[in-house]
Amino acid sequence: MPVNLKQLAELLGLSQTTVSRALNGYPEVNAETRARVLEAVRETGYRPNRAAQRLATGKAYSIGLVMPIASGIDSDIHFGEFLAGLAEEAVEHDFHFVLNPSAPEDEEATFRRLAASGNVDAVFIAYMRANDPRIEMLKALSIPFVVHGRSIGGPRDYPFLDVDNTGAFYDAARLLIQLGHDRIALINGPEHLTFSIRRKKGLVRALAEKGLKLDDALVHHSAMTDEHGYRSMQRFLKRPDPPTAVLCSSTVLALGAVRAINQAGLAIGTDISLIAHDDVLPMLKPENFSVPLTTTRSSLRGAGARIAKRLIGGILNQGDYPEQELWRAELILRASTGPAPDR
Amino acid sequence: MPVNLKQLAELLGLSQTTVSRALNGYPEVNAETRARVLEAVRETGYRPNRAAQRLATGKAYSIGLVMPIASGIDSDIHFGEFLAGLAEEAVEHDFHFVLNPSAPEDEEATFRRLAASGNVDAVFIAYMRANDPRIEMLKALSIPFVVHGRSIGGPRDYPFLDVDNTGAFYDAARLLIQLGHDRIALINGPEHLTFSIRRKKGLVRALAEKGLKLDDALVHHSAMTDEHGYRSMQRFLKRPDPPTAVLCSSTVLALGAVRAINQAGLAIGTDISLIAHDDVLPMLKPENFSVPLTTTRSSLRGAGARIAKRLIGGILNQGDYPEQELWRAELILRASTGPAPDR
DNA sequence: AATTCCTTCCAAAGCGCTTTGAGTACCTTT
DNA sequence: AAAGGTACTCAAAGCGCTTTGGAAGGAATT
Repeated sequence: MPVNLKQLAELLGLSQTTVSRALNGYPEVNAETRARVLEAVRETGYRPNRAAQRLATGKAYSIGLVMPIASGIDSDIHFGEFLAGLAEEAVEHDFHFVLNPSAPEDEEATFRRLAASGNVDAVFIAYMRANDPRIEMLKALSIPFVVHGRSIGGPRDYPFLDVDNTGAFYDAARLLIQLGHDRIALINGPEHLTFSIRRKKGLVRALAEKGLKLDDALVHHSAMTDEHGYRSMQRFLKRPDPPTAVLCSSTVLALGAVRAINQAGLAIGTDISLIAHDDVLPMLKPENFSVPLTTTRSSLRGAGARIAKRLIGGILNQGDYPEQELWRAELILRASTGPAPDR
Repeated sequence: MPVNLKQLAELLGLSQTTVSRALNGYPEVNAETRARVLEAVRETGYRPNRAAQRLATGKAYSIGLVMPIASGIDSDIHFGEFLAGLAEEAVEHDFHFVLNPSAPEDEEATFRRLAASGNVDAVFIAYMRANDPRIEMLKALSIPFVVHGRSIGGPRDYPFLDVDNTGAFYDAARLLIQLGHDRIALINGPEHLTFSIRRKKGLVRALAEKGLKLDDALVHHSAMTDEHGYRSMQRFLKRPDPPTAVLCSSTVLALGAVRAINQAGLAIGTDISLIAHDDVLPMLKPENFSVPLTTTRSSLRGAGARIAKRLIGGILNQGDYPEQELWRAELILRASTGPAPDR
């Protein structure tokens, strides 16, 4: 039987007010009193009743999640991993989720309902597209939110956490170019998603710096499955002028690509170089590939946890977080990259 | 500005009690009065405040989800699909989720914390193993739950929803046997999960009925990815006595298997027959395969929605649901099955 | 000594719902 | 006509927290 505030206050010989204030960090409480309160909390295992807090404060202590159910996105491995990060952090702070599966065409209605219901204090969105309308929607509904990724075009002043995808693939491409590669292929994610757009841009930029141009035939867009990686790579290798290096937008894609390369009898790291973006999926570690993969690394789960932190911090008005974060991916050298082969 | 109960009662010239009772289906309310109340609700758009209900009733109106984060399970496509079903139903009833990512070794502690927190009224679990200890744990904690799947061994009286996996694969195998196949391979899910165990059992039983024995070399267990399907099939086809038919535990596995078959220059439905279990993943429809797949079908999303319904019904004491449900999978004939080839 | 101002604490009023314990009016039964 | 049901409705007491509007006591200022 858990103790409540009243009992705790009685135990301490204080009023509920004082105890509540001590716990919530109000200044008008003697430091010593506060220490006593905290001590009592530890002893009794007191935990404030969330339902009562919700009622008293009007806060929901919940965050809304609009799960996209569109092909190429839904039920995606990467989504699950991100979700785990979000949840890890949320559980820590005793926050709930409201999961809203929604087809793209219902998104606006879903947001509207969510905002009106008062069931959530903030919302999280991802899988940004160019000129993504959701940012404006959420602003109009004036419900706090954080996006994972960034739009391209549209408003610029909104809270996001993104990986510097352009930079990551620029760095990766630059490395390949330095190694003498000039025909670099790209196995990318879905074409309409901004992270794909930016990764391609990074590659283009690195090539341009050396006066090279990206051959559009060497770029494939698809959902990030092993199967698509395999097919893309196969098609690249069948060309009369196959690439000597390839960038993959995910280790999942790389898995397929590697298979196609092996099957073609080519050696990774010598005949052909490969760099993949590593989301740090526990199931698929680049160091465990038969030839360990050079990667640009940025933890998806970490991003999930961070976004939860920001969302929760915002709701509780505690902690001070930047409104926009651009995480730099690390470029980690392993054995899958090497000098371009002679022609 | 949403109306609350007090305002609604005033509007109607009734007391809050009466309105509340009218809404919650208590018998001691005049039918006409109740109709008036419902009409007013419709007009004003009144929605009871969940926080207040939580406080007053002591219910959390939330369900706990312990997300397994073990390899071969976590971030799995099938999990996302199931989750979408759960969420669809939950959102309808304004229920929240508490997502708890947890490694298997922490599961007990996670359950305990969840039960003690009072943050959830019920819990959902899945990915049942043989003699799964979680059933006993949840019973001991006396927190309501529904499991997706069934254990093997251990207590038998617990609430579950499962697909008749034995029956499904028995039916599938029987069809193949009737078509003259006697060497049937199985590309199965992870070995320790009960659905895999039961599917194998279904195959064994069908074979046994005709005096046939399952060749253990023709059974592979793995995480249900396209890649694993491909490799398994490849290995089967390399054998001196390859199977003439194969059962796949998921259309995802089938995707890889089909690829291996095509690559070997074999024709599906004539040289080799294939039946897959279809979880009705929106991304992967068996009718869209180059040769449409014969399948045993049972919607994962549907199961998710059903379990949410039962969980919620149990919490609200409304609706009457069986405590144990065994869904029969449909066997749907398409072009991937045909008579066994002559030797 | 009287006044003002902090600091520290408190009593009590909500937040919006459910539920208990009556109360009223109208029928039946004796 | 009194007693007992029945059908309907209500006032008020919580649920456990936050927060408002003081109040008590001591220190600092006049």
